[in-house]
Amino acid sequence: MQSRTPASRAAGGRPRSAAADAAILAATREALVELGWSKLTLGDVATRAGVAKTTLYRRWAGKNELVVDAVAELFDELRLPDRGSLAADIEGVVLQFAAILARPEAKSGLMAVIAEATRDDALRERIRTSIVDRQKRLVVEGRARAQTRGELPTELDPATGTATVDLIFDVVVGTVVHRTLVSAEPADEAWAQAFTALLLHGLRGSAP
Amino acid sequence: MQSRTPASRAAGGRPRSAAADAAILAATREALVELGWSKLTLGDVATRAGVAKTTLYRRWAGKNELVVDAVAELFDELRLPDRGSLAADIEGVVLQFAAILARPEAKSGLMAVIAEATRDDALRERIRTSIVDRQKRLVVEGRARAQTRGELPTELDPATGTATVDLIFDVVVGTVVHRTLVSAEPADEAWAQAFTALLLHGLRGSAP
Amino acid sequence: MQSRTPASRAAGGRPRSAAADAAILAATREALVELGWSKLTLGDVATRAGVAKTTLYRRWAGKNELVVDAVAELFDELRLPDRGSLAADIEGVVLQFAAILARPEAKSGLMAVIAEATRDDALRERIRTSIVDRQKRLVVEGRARAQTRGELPTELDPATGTATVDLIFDVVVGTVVHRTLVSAEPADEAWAQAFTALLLHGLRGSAP
Amino acid sequence: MQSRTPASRAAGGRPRSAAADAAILAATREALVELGWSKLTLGDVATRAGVAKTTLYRRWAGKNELVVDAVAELFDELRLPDRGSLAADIEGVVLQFAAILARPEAKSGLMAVIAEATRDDALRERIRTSIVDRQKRLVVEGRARAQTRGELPTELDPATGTATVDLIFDVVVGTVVHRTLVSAEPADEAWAQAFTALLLHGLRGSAP
DNA sequence: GCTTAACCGAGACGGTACGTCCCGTCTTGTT
DNA sequence: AACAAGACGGGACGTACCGTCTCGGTTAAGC
Repeated sequence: MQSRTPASRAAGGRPRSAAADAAILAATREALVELGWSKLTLGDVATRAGVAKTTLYRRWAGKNELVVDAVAELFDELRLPDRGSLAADIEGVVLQFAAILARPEAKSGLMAVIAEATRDDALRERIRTSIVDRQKRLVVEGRARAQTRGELPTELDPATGTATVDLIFDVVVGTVVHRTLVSAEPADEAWAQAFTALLLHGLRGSAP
Repeated sequence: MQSRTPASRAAGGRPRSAAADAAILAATREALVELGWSKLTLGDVATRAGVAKTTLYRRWAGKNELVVDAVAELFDELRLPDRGSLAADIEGVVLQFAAILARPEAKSGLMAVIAEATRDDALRERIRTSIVDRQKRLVVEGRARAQTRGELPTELDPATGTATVDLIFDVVVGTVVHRTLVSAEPADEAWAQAFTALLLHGLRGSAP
Repeated sequence: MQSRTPASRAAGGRPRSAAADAAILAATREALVELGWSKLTLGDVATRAGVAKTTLYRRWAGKNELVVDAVAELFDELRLPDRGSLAADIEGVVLQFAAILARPEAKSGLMAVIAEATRDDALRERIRTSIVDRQKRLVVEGRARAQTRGELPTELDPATGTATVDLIFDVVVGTVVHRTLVSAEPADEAWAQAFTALLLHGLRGSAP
Repeated sequence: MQSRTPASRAAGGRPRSAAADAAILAATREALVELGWSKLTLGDVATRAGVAKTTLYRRWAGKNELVVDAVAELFDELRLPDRGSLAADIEGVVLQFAAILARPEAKSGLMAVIAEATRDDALRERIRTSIVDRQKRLVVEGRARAQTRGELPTELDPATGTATVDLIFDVVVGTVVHRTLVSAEPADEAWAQAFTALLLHGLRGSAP
C-alpha cells in the first residue's frame, strides 16, 4: 500500500517514523475535505501533518499515489450485512457504498485519481490493487451466501463466473457512482430498492 | 454552451471572432489527446489555436469550463440505431458510447471535470446541461420506440417514468464508464450483449 | 508640441476634435497626480478624458510624448519677477521653480521622461525643445536686466556668453531639482537665499 | 544594501547562495546597458544570472530596489584625488562623477529610480542610504583637506557646516547630473574648470 | 556508551504555469 | 475621416507549487 520499498530496512540508521505515515494520510483526508483534490498541495499536507516536505516525498511518489492510499482506507469499512435475503444484502451494501461516496474526502479524491489513471498505467494498477479488487470480495461473498440460501443457482463454469462477478461489480459501482457524483441525486433507500430489484431480475433472467 | 452571453451584441466594438471558438475547442481536444487533463495548460491551448491567452480567458472562466465544452461536442454524435429490437438498439448505443469513451480526448477530460464538479456546483450544472441531459434523449427515444414495437408496456405514471429514465441512464452510463475507465476492460460486443441482457431482464422483471 | 503633422489637414473628412487635446492633457496630469508615472496607463487616461484609446494614439506616439506635453505646460507659468536686484530676482525664480517641482504632476512625470530620454534621442530633443530651451529665456532676460542695472559687466564674446548661460542654467535647475527630488528637503526662502548668494559670488568672481 | 535581514540566519534551512546575489546585480547592470530601465524585465535578469525568478523576488521587492542596489555599487569607486589644491581636487571628483554618469548602466537606472522615488518614501530612503549619503563623505573629506591646507576657514558652527555640505552636494551633483543627462553635453575638463571656478568663488564669497 | 548512517525540520533552489494587466493594433458601426 | 467601443495577438507581471537540494540537528541500531 505504501510506495516505500518494504525490504529497505537492510542497513542501520534511524528508522522511519511510523507515526508520520498515519499523520500524513489523515492530513491528506482533512485537506481533501477542506480544499478538494485540485487545490490540495503537498506542501500544505506536510504542514498539516507537522512533517517536512522531504519526509512526504521520501514515502510517496506524488499527489496521486498519496491520495489513492488516503482514500483506499475509507472503503475498508464496507461490510456485507446479513439481512436474510440477497435483495436486502445488496441493498445494504449499496447504501453503505453510497454513504462513503457522499463524504467529501472520498468523492473529491476518488474521481480525480481515476481521471489521472486514464493516462498512467502504474496508477491504474495501484488503484485496482488498493481499492477495486479489495472490494470485489463483497460480490463473491454475496453470491456464495445467496447460493447457500438457494437464491442463485450454483455456478459451474469459472470463466463465466469471473465475468459475471466483474459485470455485477461494474454495474453496481458504476451506477452508484454515477447516481451520486454525476446525477448528484441522493442514493436513498427507495432508490436502492428500485436499483436492487432491477439488478436481481436481470441476474435471474439472463443467467443461462 | 459558451460562457459569453449570447445576446451580448448590444453595444458597439469589434465582434468576437467566431473562428477562434472552434479553433480553441479543437486545440483543446488535441491537447487532451497528447497531454491529458493534468498536463494541459491554457497557455499551450492558446498557442495551438493561434490565439492569445487573453482571448481564451475572455470566453471561458477556466480549464474546467473549457474542457466541458470541448468534450460535450464529442457526445453529440451518438445516435439511436434502428436495429429492429430493443436489445439490439441498446447494444448499439452502448457500443457507440464505449467507443467514444475509448478515445483519449474523452476519457482524459471527462472524469477530471466530474471530479472537479464534486466541489463546484456551477460546474456540475454546466456538465449536466451540456452533456448529461442532452444525451438522455436516447433513453426516451429508445423507450418510445420499444413501446411502439410492443416490447415495453406503455407507461402511464409520468413520475415513475422519469425515475425509470434516470435509473436506466445511471445504470447504462455508469456501468460503461466504470467498465471502460476503472476496470479498463474492453467493452466489446460480447460484453455489450451480456450487459444488455441483464438490463432488459431487469427492466421487464421489475417493471410492475 | 503635438505629434500630429501640422500640415495633415489637406484632405476632407471629419476634423479632429480640438476639445479632445485639452481633455487628454488634463486627464494626463490628473492621472500623474493620482497614480504617478509608472502606474499611469494610456487606457486609463483615455477613459478619464472621455475619449477612445484610438483617438489618443492618433495624436501621440506613446506615454513619453504625451507626458512631455502634459508637463511642459506647467513650466510656462514661470515669470522673472522684478524685485529690484539680481539676487532678489534669482531668488524669486528659484522659489517659483521649486514650487512647480513640488507639485506631484510635475515631479512624477518630469524625472521619468528624463530617464527615458537617456536612451531615446528623439525624446530628449522633444524635452529640450518643449521644456528646457523654452525656459532659458529666464536666464537671458535676467542677465540683460542685471546688465542694465549695472550689476553685471556687459558681455562681449557671444560664445562665452552662451556657455555661461548654459552653465548657470545647469547649476540652477540641477541644484533645485536635486534639492527637491533627491535630497527631498524643502527649497524654502532661507535655502534660496543661501543658494543665490553662492551663485552670485561665483558668477562675479569667476567672470573675467 | 540587500532587502534580506542580515541577522535572519536564526533558524535552519538551506542558506541563501551568496553567489546568486553577485550574479543578479551583475546581470542587472548588463541588462541596463543593453535594454535600459524601461525594457529591463526581472525575468530576463533572472535568466541572465542563471537564477530562477523566485530567487530574485525572494531577495528584492521589485525592479526599483534591485536597480538601486545594482547602481549604488557603481558610485563606490569614486575617490577624492589629492591634486594639491581644492580647485583641482573638486575638478577631479567632478570628472570622475561625470564619467560614471556617462556609463549607460548608471544613467539608465539612476534617473528612473529617482523618478519612482517621488512617490515612494521607502524607495527614496533606500536611495539616500545606499547612494547619496554614502558619497557625501567626499564633500566632508574635501573640506577637511582644504582646511588643513588653509584654503578654507575652519568652520565652527556645526549646523551651518551641515547645511553647507548639503548645499554643496546638491549643487555639485545636481549640476553634473543636469549637464550630463538633461542638457546632454559632455562634462569635459574645460567645463569642469569653469564649474569649479564658479563654485569656489561662490564658496569663498558667500561663506562669512 | 560510542559510532554512524539514515532520518528529520527547515527552507532556498531552478523551474513551470497561473490568471491579470496593459500594450499598441485592428475591426466594427456611428457621427 | 474621425470617433466610441471593444476584441485581438502579444509580453511581462508577481504568485503559487512543484520536486530537488543543502543545511544543522536528532535518534536508534550495532559495535
